[in-house]
Amino acid sequence: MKTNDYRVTMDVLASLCKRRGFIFQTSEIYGGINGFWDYGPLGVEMKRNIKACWWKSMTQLREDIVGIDTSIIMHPRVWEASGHIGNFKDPMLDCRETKGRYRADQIFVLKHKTDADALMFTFHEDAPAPAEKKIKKIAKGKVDDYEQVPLLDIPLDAYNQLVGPDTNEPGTLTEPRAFNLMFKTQIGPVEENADVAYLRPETAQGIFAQFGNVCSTVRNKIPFGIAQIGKAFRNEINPRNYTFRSREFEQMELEFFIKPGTDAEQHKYWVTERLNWYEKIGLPEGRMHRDIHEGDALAHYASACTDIMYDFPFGTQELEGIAARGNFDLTQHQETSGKKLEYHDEETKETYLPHVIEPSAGVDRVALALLCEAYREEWIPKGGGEVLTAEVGAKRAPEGYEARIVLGFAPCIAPYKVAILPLLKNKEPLVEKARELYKQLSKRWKCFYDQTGAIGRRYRRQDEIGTPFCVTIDFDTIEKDDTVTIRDRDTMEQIRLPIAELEAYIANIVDF
RNA sequence: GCGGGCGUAGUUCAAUGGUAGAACCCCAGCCUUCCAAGCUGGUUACGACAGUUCGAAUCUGUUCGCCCGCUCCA
Repeated sequence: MKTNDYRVTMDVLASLCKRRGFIFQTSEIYGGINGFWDYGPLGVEMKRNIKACWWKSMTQLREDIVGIDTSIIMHPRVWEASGHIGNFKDPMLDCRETKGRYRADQIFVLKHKTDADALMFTFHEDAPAPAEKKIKKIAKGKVDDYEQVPLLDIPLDAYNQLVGPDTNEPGTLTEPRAFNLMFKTQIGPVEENADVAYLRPETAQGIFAQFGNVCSTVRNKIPFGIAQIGKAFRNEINPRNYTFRSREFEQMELEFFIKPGTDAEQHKYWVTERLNWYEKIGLPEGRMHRDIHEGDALAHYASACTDIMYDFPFGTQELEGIAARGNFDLTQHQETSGKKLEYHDEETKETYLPHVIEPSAGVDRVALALLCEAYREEWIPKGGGEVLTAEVGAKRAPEGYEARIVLGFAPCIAPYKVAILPLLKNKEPLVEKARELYKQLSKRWKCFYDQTGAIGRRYRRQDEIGTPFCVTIDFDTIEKDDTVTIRDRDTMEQIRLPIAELEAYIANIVDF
């Protein structure tokens, strides 16, 4: 597959997505909320197609993977075991002047022993020297008159006396705020007595927590995988780039359990496997990259992690992370829950905690990448000839050309597979035949019926929503031979085909 | 989260402290025998919430969102 030469800008793409019903801002009539998005009638079809292609490639086309669908709210101790609570509950504070951000529990304060109104000097953990210097320079005082206290012991109304670790002026520090990026809620209707619970920040833990049950019900032999698609929630500090970083998003995660020691080869296998999948749904090799994590970028328990990146118009960004996580997660859950999660290998008579390869993809990011890759504008010469790629940002086509917007989706991704068009709407037999064909094809695919306006306009409309085929019913269909024309979205060329052969022809191209 | 810029139909642009206009798009009708034709008619907007005012899209405040730069990114 070749790359699309046209590079869309995000505002143009967002505008098309709104105009045609792919993506809306959530609760737009109330002004929207940053980081939350709704999929419109076309967007939802497209997104379902992405998920269907993934699900089919994982659970249907191979016998070593099964699916699962776990709940969004899980036992709070799951997040203790996974490390999501421990690492991210610490309050942080910012310095308004230097823009620095500090963990509140790592900041200490030199406070005057007797004068409650005196300036107080903060410093970062084991480095009090700068603060001691400031006592001499700014407060003209003696270090011995000051005592060291944790920042968290300082009352909020005294914060205007605090001099930040990297400033010389008081009053620049914000109050500490919890930066737990998990959405918190409670179980049970009475808030005071409620148990705290969290919306899952990833779907993976549902798989690990049910590992034992899945093993004992489906008799899988290692290596085997468990796949899940579902919503996850992260209270991102700064959602940006349209839907790319959202607070509510959907993941497609596979945990592929393997024999310890086979990590490297399995990881390599899955990176290749996943890149092939992206190529198949319309993301060309030329725009895809691997970002191989090494050293500090690698989590301590991981032996390998490769991000699959796509060249978005706003930069090269991650679509999927493929991590070799060892047996970290199963170990954590086994220790935290006290329940054995070991696997018994009949062949070798060994019992062990399997290692895992985790390909974890963001559905919304894949959808956004597909939209970016699919969008193009063309200039079509009116008298025939070579179609040009339009100039980005050009308001109109040059003299003698007509502009066309196309979403060049892979057929398996396109929201509608076929548009059925009677050549004219005021000729009853044409309409009747078209309705009949629409009904027939709709049993198998999402189809579009349109009789409004000139035929050329209707073709362009379908181009703009990425429908791969337009089937037109004309007078030959009803008067001569029961054939129809099929117009190709990309080449705009037409062939004639008997209606009897239509379904097989389309199926061959649009089915994943 | 910080700093700067910006919010009028789907889009591109208007206008006045007192009835928000146009073009394209969209919808309907007529017409039309294959790539955005034509004619007629129509729907749709002042981001949200307050305040000032007889009256606010316009002035003020708050908030939400978008863009750019920083910051953050398990």
